[in-house]
Amino acid sequence: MAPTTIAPDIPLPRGHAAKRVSILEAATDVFCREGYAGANIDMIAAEAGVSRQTIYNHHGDKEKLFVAVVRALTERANAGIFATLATFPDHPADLEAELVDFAVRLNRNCICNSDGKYLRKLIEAEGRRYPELFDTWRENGPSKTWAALAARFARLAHGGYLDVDDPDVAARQFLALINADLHVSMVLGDQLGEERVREAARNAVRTFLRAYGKRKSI
Amino acid sequence: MAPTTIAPDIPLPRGHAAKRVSILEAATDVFCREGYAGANIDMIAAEAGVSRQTIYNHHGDKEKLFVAVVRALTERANAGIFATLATFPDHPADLEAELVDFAVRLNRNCICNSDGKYLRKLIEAEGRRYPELFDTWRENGPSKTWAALAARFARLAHGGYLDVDDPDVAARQFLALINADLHVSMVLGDQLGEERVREAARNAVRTFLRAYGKRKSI
DNA sequence: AATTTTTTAGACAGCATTGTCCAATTAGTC
DNA sequence: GACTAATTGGACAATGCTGTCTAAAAAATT
Repeated sequence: MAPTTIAPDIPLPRGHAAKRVSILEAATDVFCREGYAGANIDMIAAEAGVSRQTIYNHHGDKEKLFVAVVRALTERANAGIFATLATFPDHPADLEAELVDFAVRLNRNCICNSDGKYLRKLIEAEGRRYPELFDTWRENGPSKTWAALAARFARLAHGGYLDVDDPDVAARQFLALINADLHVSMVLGDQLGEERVREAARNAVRTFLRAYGKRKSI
Repeated sequence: MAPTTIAPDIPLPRGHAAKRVSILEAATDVFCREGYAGANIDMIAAEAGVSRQTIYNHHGDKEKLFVAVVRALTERANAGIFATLATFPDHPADLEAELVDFAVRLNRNCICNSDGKYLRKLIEAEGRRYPELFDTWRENGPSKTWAALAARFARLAHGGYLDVDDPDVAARQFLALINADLHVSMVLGDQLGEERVREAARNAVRTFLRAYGKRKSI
């Protein structure tokens, strides 16, 4: 539909574009707070500081607006994940410290940030009703993330840093441990401080390395 | 689902009670599928095989009905969790095998069953709008579960079966590992087979014991 | 069998929401 | 400054949902 894929600058009026992102932000907020059925256009218009008609001009439809919200969220979230994955410590000097740093980045930039939380909530709440929407996320969402992370762990193992039998399992368990302490806090919507995220990462990595670390003996 | 909890027979009119649970079941289903705002009474009435007025006779209000649904769900889920916690292997002959069995029970009876999935989804979707509802769950929900599980792990450590420094962390990580493989499948709503649950439990316990198991050397 | 309770179907008012239309106003462009 | 595109507020019909009311039917109780 709209060629918003890669184009850096579209010859659209500036105020127009500003309204567009303002609408999209407000819609994201309201859809996540109230759910698709619970959200109404007037709420979104008010929160965006925009007239209701403008929303219809831009997106035509409540459902189309929702799709646009999810698409923007998915793109940003995926970009964030792969950018963070690129910072994985392939040749660590201090494995534990660098894995902790990586885990903190993963949590703060992908899982605990607003994009991540919003996207997960929308997928969970409305995923069943919009399967095609969910497919898009599934395809370049968790499965690719896991595969990429598994490849990194496999490389670490190959380099003698880790003792990993099944990299896929190790990758999933790494992510699970990372979130062990934060999951409930996030469901409650608590804002978690930097120190709590670090502490969770430390706990996770310590356990992960006790399970998968190279034995220092001999 | 018959109320297989403890009560054998309650001296209420049979048809009346039957309608009541039928309504509650249908309401649970619809609320979880559509969300609170998206659910409507006619849907629930149709799915319960009951007239709309009957629902109002029984529960008076959409909101009251919702509260009743969440309350029933919470009670059943908590009962299931503590019943399962009671089967924790305190004096294991084969620690790994018994922990795997325990993990399978936990997943099948508490986390992956319909009560668990429904309750989590409702809490996530509507928890912010109904804080008091959420408080009830929080109080005898995860925090108590974690504490109880942590106590069991502490006892295992005290008995020389495990090498655990922080039982609370260990308990949370155990639960996280248990669900590492299943979490995404559950979000998608896939029905997971017995074998997949067992495999996930085996992976989790293996890693858990590599991290916290007593070293066999010397 | 008689009586009481419960259920049912339907109609109904009240309300909220979606999406459209339009005239007036504003902002951006030449 | 003139012109064009976008925005605004408001009115509007159409729709769907909640919750109430009714009289009739069904079910349970005695």
